[in-house]
Amino acid sequence: MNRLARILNDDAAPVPRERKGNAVYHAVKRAIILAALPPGEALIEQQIAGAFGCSQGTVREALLRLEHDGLVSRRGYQGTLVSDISAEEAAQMARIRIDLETRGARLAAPAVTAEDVAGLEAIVARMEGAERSHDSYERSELDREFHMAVFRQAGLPALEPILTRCSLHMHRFTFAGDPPAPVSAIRSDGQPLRSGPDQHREIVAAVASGDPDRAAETLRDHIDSIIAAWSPELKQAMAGTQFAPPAGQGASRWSGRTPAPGRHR
Amino acid sequence: MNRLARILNDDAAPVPRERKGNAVYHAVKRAIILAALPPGEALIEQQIAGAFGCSQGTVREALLRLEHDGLVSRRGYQGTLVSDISAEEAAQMARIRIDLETRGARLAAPAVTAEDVAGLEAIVARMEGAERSHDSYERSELDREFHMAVFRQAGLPALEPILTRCSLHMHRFTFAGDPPAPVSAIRSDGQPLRSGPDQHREIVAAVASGDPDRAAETLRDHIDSIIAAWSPELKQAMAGTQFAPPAGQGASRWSGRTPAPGRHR
DNA sequence: GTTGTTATGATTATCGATATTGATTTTAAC
DNA sequence: GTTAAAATCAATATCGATAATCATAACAAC
Repeated sequence: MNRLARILNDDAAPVPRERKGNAVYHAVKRAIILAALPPGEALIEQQIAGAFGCSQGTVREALLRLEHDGLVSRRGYQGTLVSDISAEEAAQMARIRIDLETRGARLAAPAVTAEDVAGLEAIVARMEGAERSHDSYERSELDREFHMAVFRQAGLPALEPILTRCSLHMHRFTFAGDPPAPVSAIRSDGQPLRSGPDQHREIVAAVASGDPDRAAETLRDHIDSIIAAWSPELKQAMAGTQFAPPAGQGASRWSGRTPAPGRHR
Repeated sequence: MNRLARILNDDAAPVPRERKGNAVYHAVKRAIILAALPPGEALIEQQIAGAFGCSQGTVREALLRLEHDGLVSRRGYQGTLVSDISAEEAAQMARIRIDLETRGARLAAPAVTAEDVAGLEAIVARMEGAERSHDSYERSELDREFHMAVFRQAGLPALEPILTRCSLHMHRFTFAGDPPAPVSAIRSDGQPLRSGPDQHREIVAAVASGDPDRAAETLRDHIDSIIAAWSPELKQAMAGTQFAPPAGQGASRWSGRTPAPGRHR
């Protein structure tokens, strides 16, 4: 059994995936997110096909999807490599993510239905399970699923792939390791870090309240706290990378609320 | 024999030997960008394969790349559809584009070499040709190639796919039609709209100057003016969508203008 | 008339084999 | 010994055929 087969045949993967291409996709994605496959590792279609008992074309489709996600880069006739990402790049992605999610939350809050809330709560319930089984990959998948479910209510489907991508790459920093040490698990406002499911319940409540400001603030706090607690490196890279001010066309083009200092009341 | 044969082969074939998947990809992409294939149009793998004389798998790869670009959406076993995008979504993408490009230009300006500048000028030269032949697709491809070449100098490769995607979707609004009416071809500062190649020469000069501020401003003006001149609809959608101010501690870094009162609450 | 079930037609998903490509190694000439 | 051509090798790209899947239509039962 070759090296790829060993890494990819991680039997911690619990869910039987319906299509074979899906199984390959998730196995490789898991290995990359959890850093079992380090950046620069070569992924050979035929080897993976052998490991999964499927054909090269099926592996190919999975690798194309991973390229789509930005997790691998393909170089014609020369192979596929696990891509790397710098803390600086991840910080820019986190920045775009925060902007899109807070913006999306403002649109979503007044629009969510009881049904949507139930859907979000169902995802949170599944998070509990992933938390108990210490499955970091499943946790990261559910985290993205949750945030995308919120953003979907904003009604901007064309932006969803961008948000997915930004979240995914941020997660390579925040979900690759073990939970943070308790000491660092403190929010910027001094409150203790809540568990993942608890934080997401807070978000559900904020969105369900219908208040755009509260929804946006809660999401921003959540993402900020995750970065602070899980990846000091990423937090460091984000210092001084907030959005640039708009061009000199007048303050009337601003849409956000007043950026009052001391937003944690 | 290798080298000589290769040169003779290239000379004999005016169109460089292209991979079939590439031909399919660009043909479909062109049709979508130029709105010859309207949103919602179904793309059937076998039909396309027949039209191009290639196999279904090859078409599949091209469609996967188009999905990657966000131009089509694939729904398992049910076909591939040309995707739609609203002006609101395009406005958000344009916003991200402006942010990334101005940020990239600041990083690129001090780093560009004479070689890089020559590369940019070569692209501008090709733009002249596309301009003369009124090939909107080629113009849009070269525009993206130019902007990506500038951004590449920023050294943030992981963000390039996001920028590509945002530019592409913005171009569905700005490059789908004919050139703007003269009356609307006025920049916000009152100067007349320069031709595409001329505007890009201005960008080359600004980047080559090494001044981050000048490079960023020139790029922002360029993108703003393109939107204003080519798509009033997109310009309209962008009103009130500038970046939200940073959270908490960031207020002091802003230009000092008082933000407008929040529209919420 | 409604409902649940079963054909069926269209389309993607997968396969195994072959062709093409680009890098590396070998070989031969000078 | 250096160099250019040729052979080799590892890997993707492409193909044609078959299997799996989904939506819809036809149909039967009540």
